[in-house]
Amino acid sequence: MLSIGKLGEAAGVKVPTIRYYEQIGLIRPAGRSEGNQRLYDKGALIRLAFIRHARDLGFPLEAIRDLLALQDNPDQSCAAADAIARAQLEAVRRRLARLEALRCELERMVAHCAHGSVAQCRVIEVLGNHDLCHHPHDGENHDHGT
Amino acid sequence: MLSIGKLGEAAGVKVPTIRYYEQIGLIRPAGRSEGNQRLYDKGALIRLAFIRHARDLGFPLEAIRDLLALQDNPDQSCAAADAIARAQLEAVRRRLARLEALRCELERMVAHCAHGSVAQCRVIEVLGNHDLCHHPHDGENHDHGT
DNA sequence: TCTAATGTCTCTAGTAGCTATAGGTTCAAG
DNA sequence: CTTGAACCTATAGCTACTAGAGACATTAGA
Repeated sequence: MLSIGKLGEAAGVKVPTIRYYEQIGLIRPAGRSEGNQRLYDKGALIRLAFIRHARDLGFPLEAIRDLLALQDNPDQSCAAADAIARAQLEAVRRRLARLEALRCELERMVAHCAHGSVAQCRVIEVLGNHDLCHHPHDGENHDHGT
Repeated sequence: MLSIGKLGEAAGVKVPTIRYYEQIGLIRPAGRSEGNQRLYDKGALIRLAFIRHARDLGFPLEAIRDLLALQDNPDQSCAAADAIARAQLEAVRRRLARLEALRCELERMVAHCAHGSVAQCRVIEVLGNHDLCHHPHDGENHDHGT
């Protein structure tokens, strides 16, 4: 049995984060000590490592919740898990495309800076005048999250 | 003079967002109507478009606040604006590198899915066992924001 | 001119995914 | 037995908005 601190260390997750995951129903301790402290078993460690890895890959917690539910009854088809992973892949691809455009725009902006006064600053100028952009970086499709 | 709705339409920013920007001190209406409704002038439109464009490029609001302050007194050197843009470019590059790694990993994961039962699911398996990853996708350096 | 629809006002609370703080309790080492 | 670290609960904060309630203002049409 592991204390929450040991569990966190083993899985690479901070203690308050584990308590947060418990609050939103992703993990539960196997039990409590006499003094009311959480105790975890090996299963909890595996589960937490799973969550951690999925988070590292950018899956939102809601998707992870679904993946954990799938993992809990392994006889189903894995089509659902596949769909979740594909959706995540698509989200990552969209974000990549967008960031790529941003990188180009920022590079142009920085490259053209003549290091004079703000009045002639290319950075300020480009920000103030969208027409100076080569790439569209639409403005819709704001992406959030990892 | 523009109402908040017209301003938002012109700049491509939603009305509650404009009020939010006012709340955090990024823009102020030129005045109010008799009935206490916000009225904006052309300067506000330019300023809001500037904010909008910078947001599209992923600048955090704090950075935008600094850029606006620079814009407000144009005789200074533009070194500060340059530094802000460079920092943003660096942040974008870091996020790109990370997302690139995630994309690889997700693609491998999805490609190897044999569409059987959850018990044999590659997606679930990889998520549960970090050692199956080729790329490190470290786990530190979580990126947030656009 | 009246009315109905739309726009705007303020205020509060909610979103994701944690992180931080306060004030108290329990555990493990020496 | 004492000290210090780890733990407990509960609450508030972070970014950048978004959504809702309930009331007031404005505007277009009849």
